[in-house]
Amino acid sequence: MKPTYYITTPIYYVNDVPHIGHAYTTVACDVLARYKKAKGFDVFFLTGTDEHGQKVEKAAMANGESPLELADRVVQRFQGLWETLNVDNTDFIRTTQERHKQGVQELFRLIEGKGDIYLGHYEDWYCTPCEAFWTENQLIEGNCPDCGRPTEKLKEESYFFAMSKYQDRLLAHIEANPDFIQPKSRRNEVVSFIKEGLRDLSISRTSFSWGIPIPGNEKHITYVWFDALSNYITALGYPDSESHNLEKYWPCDVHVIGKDILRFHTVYWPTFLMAAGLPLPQKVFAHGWWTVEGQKMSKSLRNVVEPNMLVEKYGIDPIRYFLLREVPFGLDGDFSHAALVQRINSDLANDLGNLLSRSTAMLSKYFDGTLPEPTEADAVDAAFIEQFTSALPVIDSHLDNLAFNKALQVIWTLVSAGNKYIDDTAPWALAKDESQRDKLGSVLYNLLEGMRLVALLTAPFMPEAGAKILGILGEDPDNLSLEGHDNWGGLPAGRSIEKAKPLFPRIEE
RNA sequence: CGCGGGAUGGAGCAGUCUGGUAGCUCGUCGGGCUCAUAACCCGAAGGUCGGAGGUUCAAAUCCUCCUCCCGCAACCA
Repeated sequence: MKPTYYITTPIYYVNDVPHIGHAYTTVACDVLARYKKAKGFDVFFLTGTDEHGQKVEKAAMANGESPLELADRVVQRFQGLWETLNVDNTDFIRTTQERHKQGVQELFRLIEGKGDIYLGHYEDWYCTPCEAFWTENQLIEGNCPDCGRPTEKLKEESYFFAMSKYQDRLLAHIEANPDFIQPKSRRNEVVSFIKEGLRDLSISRTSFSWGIPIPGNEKHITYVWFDALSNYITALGYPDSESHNLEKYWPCDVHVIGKDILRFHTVYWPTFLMAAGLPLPQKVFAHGWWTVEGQKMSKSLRNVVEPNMLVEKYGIDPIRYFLLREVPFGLDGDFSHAALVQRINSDLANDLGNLLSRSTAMLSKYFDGTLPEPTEADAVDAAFIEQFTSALPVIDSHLDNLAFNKALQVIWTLVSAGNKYIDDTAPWALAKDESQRDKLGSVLYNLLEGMRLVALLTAPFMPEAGAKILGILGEDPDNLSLEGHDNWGGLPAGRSIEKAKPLFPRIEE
């Protein structure tokens, strides 16, 4: 049986339209999902939308529509964007779906049954826009420490989750599993937060109605984070499923999140799971945020980057490539037009695209496009080939660590190696000497074989380009599997390969 | 004592945890090549690693103090 790999994005709040940040998270997950598929894993890649809560209720009311109508409308924008960006998710969960509601209610009942949920009275300061509660000493001059807006003291009946009880177990878990929270700086943040002391968590609201009712006491609505976080298991059919997806895929291999929702994923969610007697996720990885042309992305500055426009202007693959190449995953980065054009021209057009052009052009010119049989490798050939074989495990380990930019850097050392190999072997000189015919053939074979591997390795990042290169090389563009295909020498000699047209045109301005 | 991030050749960054020739991309300059999307390859110039002190045979890296910059409205990955 294939090993499984379960990866998730957060579910996106429908009280917002998709922007570059959503695209970033989702594309990153897609790359990893595609890579793991290529490596032979049975991958479950989940994304979806968070559709409940007071903010959605209010926004819908303001628009004169029902909350569900609003959600139905916005969810299409997310799904449409994922399709545009070639995101190949396994499932798409909406928290308004029946499967989710039932799962959430069951999770509630289970934890309640174990005695870790109790009915009490809530008395604290609440920030409505943030949907967050704060203690007296957390407030800054009476305002929300997160957003600075006024808070109101709420006294209401509420269900509580006995989170405090799990404080030590959670710390012990984090201690025992150094990779649980990534990157390390985030892990430190969480540890110090937990050490300040965990309080029991209010997990129901009576102040609005757009949400999942608490079983047996329907005037209470499930707290949005209890609702939302559960998606990671309800999508697998929790509490039970005919597909047995839960036992098959849970615990998930990685929750990929933005740094803003770190606490929910590394404190709330794990303690919910502990209470429910379910295993914790293997890893939670919080990536950084994008600024735009050096400035924080904001609606008021009107600099929110709209992914659809980018795709229209630059193409899908260049955008996917840029997002993951430009900045180390986990750190903040800047999205600028100049940097994007630079990446496209330098990495994609000059290095990769041009390498394909010159390689295939020489094959046409010197061998009428028929791939020759390689002869015995000399030192230069062997060194060239060796770079590929030694790069594969390095790339694999970088991707396991979600170090997308490092993986791409290593792949690009192979592209550079190709360009240098041409220079070192000077095929145009070999072509003038009939006695070097075999040697010339080997060089071209090695180049194109190298291109095949580069295509397979870049395919998770740039599915269209990967498939296109494979097609040019006469391979099956739909078979992007690395399993059994990542050994040197996969291209059969004698095959006819045409001169390639420019893969990534340079952007001239 | 609010919290966090940062200060490394012209620009953007890595290296700092696990002290020991300061590295990458871009840019600049020079050279090579002509297969290629004026792309590719090689070389060079350019940094006393924010400042001061300390530990050490040795510090960008560890310790102390200081200076400066950025974020900590909202939307939100």
